Amino acid sequence: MLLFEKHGFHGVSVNQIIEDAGTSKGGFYHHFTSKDELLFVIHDTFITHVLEKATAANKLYQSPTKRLQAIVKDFVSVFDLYKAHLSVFYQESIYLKPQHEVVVKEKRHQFKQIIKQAIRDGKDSGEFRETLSVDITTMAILGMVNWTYKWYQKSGINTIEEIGDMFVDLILHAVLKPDLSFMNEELLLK
Amino acid sequence: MLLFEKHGFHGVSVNQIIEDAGTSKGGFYHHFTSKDELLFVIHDTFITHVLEKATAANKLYQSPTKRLQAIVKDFVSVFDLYKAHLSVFYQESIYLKPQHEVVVKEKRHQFKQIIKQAIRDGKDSGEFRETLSVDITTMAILGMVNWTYKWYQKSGINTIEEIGDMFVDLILHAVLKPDLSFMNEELLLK
DNA sequence: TAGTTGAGACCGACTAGTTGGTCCGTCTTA
DNA sequence: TAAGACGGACCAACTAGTCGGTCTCAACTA
Repeated sequence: MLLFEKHGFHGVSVNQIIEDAGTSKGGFYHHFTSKDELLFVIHDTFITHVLEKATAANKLYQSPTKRLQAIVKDFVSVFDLYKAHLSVFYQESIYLKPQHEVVVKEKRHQFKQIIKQAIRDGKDSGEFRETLSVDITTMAILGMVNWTYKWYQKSGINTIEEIGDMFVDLILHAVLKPDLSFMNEELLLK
Repeated sequence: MLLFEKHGFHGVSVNQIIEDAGTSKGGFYHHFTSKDELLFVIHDTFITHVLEKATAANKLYQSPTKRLQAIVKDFVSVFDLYKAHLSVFYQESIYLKPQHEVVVKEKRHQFKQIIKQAIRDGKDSGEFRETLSVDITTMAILGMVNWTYKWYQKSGINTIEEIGDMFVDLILHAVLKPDLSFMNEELLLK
């Protein structure tokens, strides 16, 4: 699993996988029908977990601001648990077989929709600025958060919790109406 | 070149490359010592171009706000020209050979420093909020902008120019002191 | 001007090595 | 005792890379 993070899915052969896992060719192909299926399993366990978290956060809060904050913080928290899955998820998804791809794509789409809806609701309720494009803002937030997998290290200066708080601070400053930000002071930094 | 974007560097064999390029094995290996060198060339032409643009923008503007705006807009503009390079650059850099990796890493580092410096200067000059972490803010901006390669399509609703403007709008709202944003109205949306 | 030459551009059959995947046998456990 | 978990020798397919050869064309001669 750690091998994938370092060398990528294509950089690790099935022989290396079984050696690292202390099993055999037969054992591997007893559990997976192909290497591609392993790729899918990695994708699916990750996105399923993320989607569940986001759905829960989505139901818990009414306010779009708090919802957005909770979604981002929940998502960022998976970086500690699923570091290796993340690399695979973002780098190797082009190698998914079509039948697997549709499943992953659908769940990924749902996750995106949850964020989109939060932005849309925020605009409708008057909390967020009206000039925001729902689509671009969503992708900007996703990008900012997703990209973390490229540089985040558990042993780094900031904990993932701190990073999450700073992200929320940046995002809320970017989307909230300036004159309304005092209402959400507890979500902003300092 | 378009093949890489769709199938990834490992998903395209040398045979496919030469077929697509209308050349031969001999021809290919006359120009490149290995497939790895091609990978490096793609990386290098891209990052060199980006770095030059950023360095130019950096020198042109004194104000950190305008500098940041120019760097982001310049960077985003390469998405139209270097779409395929981008996918390779972000997805396949783990497969670079060590001697190539150091070269790319160094240039990438320089680019990051330029953004970092702009954030730092912005804080020092009092234009940007003091609670900002220079490192995290830099990575947040980079992430937001870099991620664009995953979803941007030339045929999409928004042009890359429009997307760049929205990014700048989001970023400036996120980093500028709220009471000072009226000074940069021409850089914000609407 | 016509002929010669030679260096670099390019070709493609070939190879050695590696890959994902198979298949039959054995071991474990209920 | 039998069904599923696992082992590992084996294989066909494909991979990046090689190498002796041909082609092209500019520079040089006579």
